[in-house]
Amino acid sequence: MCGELRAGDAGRQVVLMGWVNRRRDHGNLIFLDLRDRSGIAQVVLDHDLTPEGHAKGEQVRPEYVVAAVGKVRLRDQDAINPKMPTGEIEIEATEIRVLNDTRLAPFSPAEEAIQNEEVRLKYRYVDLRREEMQRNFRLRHQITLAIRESLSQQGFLEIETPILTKSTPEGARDFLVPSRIHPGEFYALPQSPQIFKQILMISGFDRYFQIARCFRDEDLRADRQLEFTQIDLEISFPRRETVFGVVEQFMQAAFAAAGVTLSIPFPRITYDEAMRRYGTDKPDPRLPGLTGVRAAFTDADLAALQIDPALPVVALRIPNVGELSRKQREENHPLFDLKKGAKFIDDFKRLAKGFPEAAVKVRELAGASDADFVIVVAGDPAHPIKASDTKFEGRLSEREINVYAAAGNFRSELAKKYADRHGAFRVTEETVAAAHARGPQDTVDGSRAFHPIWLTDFPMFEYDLASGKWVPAHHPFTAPYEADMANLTSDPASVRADCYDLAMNGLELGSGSIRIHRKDVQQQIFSSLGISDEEARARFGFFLDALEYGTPPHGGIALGLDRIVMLLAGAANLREVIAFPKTAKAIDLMAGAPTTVTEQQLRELHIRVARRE
RNA sequence: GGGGACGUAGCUCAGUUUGGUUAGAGCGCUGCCCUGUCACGGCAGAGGUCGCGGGUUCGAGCCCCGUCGUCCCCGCCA
Repeated sequence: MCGELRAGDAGRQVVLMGWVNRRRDHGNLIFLDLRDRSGIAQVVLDHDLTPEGHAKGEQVRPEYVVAAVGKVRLRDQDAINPKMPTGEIEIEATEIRVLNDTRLAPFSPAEEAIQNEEVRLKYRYVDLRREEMQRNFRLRHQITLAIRESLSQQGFLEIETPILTKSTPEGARDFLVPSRIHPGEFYALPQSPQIFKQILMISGFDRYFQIARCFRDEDLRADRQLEFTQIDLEISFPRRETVFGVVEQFMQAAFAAAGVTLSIPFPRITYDEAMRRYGTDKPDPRLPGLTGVRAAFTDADLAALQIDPALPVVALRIPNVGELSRKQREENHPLFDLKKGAKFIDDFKRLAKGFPEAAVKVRELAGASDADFVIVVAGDPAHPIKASDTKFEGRLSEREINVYAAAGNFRSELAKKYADRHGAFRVTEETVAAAHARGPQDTVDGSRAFHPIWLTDFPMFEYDLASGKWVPAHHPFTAPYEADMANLTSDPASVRADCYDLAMNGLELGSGSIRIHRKDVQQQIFSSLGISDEEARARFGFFLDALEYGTPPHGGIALGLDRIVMLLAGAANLREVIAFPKTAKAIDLMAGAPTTVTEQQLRELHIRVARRE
């Protein structure tokens, strides 16, 4: 292979096959950089040594596929290229064969990624030739392999579940597949293997896992694709600790495969605490959290500032942003989500004029230096949100959560925008770069760059104002805390779920729970959700049946493989670690999917399209 | 469904503020020259539906309306 040749190979007769990365024509001497999966080697075509080879070399263009026959030789001392792994040698070619020519590609894979992602995706096969993409997929392979091996060693069995199946109880829209054999009936693509893995527990496979493709027909985001891959697992007779331990093990192995040392166990935080400190259930501790600054203001201050005194008053701080002009601050305003019933104060000069003591105290409480940018976020009495005011001992109310969420959102948007100034994300970038440079044999410490956090104690229900009902915050097989069971009907908001999320650097990596394994409990949950027996039977009938046949206590989790790879690749979106991804509008620009189909196909499927532009 | 950014040569971008002759640059591409380059170098050249449609105007890359595409976010989604 091109990239593997070293000084020790000098004298070897070789045949190299690959793509022409670059060509440097010096007249009677031509250099071809030949590229394959392993890297790049320099091939020399000397007119004196091989006139025919040289003549062919003149015809060759970048991205031609060629075979070079020749001898590996050491370069002269002054011709050594220290920037290339193969820089000490070159191939003295005696023969060259053009295996294939090429149309001129719209961009060169020898260079950095072009800005135009539309073109990259359309010519994905060219884009994937780039070194960065080759590295991302090698990394993905290594991570997947490490996870499989870790789980296998921990006693898990990989079992496949159906792709053509019945709608599963996750909240997302299903992809439907019409049945030819059964007119008017449809399969659904799995949103996750949730029900099947629980049935596998009932079936006695006490430790199951699957690197499973999942499908959800929802709008896409930088970290969301229509189809994505989960590391899905389930355990019989578990405690929550069992699940945490298993995940920590394979996460450590996965990161090690990427050359990063991850220390375990991972820290934990409750949902309420995460909202208080970060304003989100996917905390990013690389930057300072939120600080409660209610104490900095007198009641009169709050009244004058038109701030709701009953709601949290918090400061968010982005280090080292420096002073922002009024125009710069105004450009940030659209980043603030006004729909959360909160407002913000980002003009500290003005605040200091009207409320000098408060301004000083806020910065002091937030631990801000002069260069740090501080914003106060608080409840806006002029624009209260519609929310349930139900509040339970020690728990956050919905209005409170919304103020924290507004602050947390603003914090993460500003953190993204001013990444160059605060430098907190650079730690991760540098760690990723170092890991890639050193390879998995020699790992780098990821403790400052990667921050895994377990989140626990989520509320079991959310109040849905539209329907006036309590709806499950998770899928309806999530077990409530036993201690909270008594409140199930009287105080649904106070019930906590025995479920957990794993977050890292502001991304949700996965979530899981201990499941309900008893039919009576399941029925209670359904009834508290206002799901009738009939409805439950229609939606999950076969599963409820299965529950009656000796279901062991069980629980598990599913983690997003794509997101893990994305973090370890240092990529900004999932498309960088998925070979053939879809655009934000759910289109495959290379394949051209989706498309219309022939009338014949529709007829066979008993489908008539109602309207088509 | 909503908000925002972007759309000019194959690619990266300037030109849009203040409408005015033939729309520019770098890279890439084509041809010629070059024996130690490695982002090779030199000379010459080709390459444009200014995303698309409509409007205003004597005149539109530039102003207005609509529309399409890509990206980010909200809604939606574990």
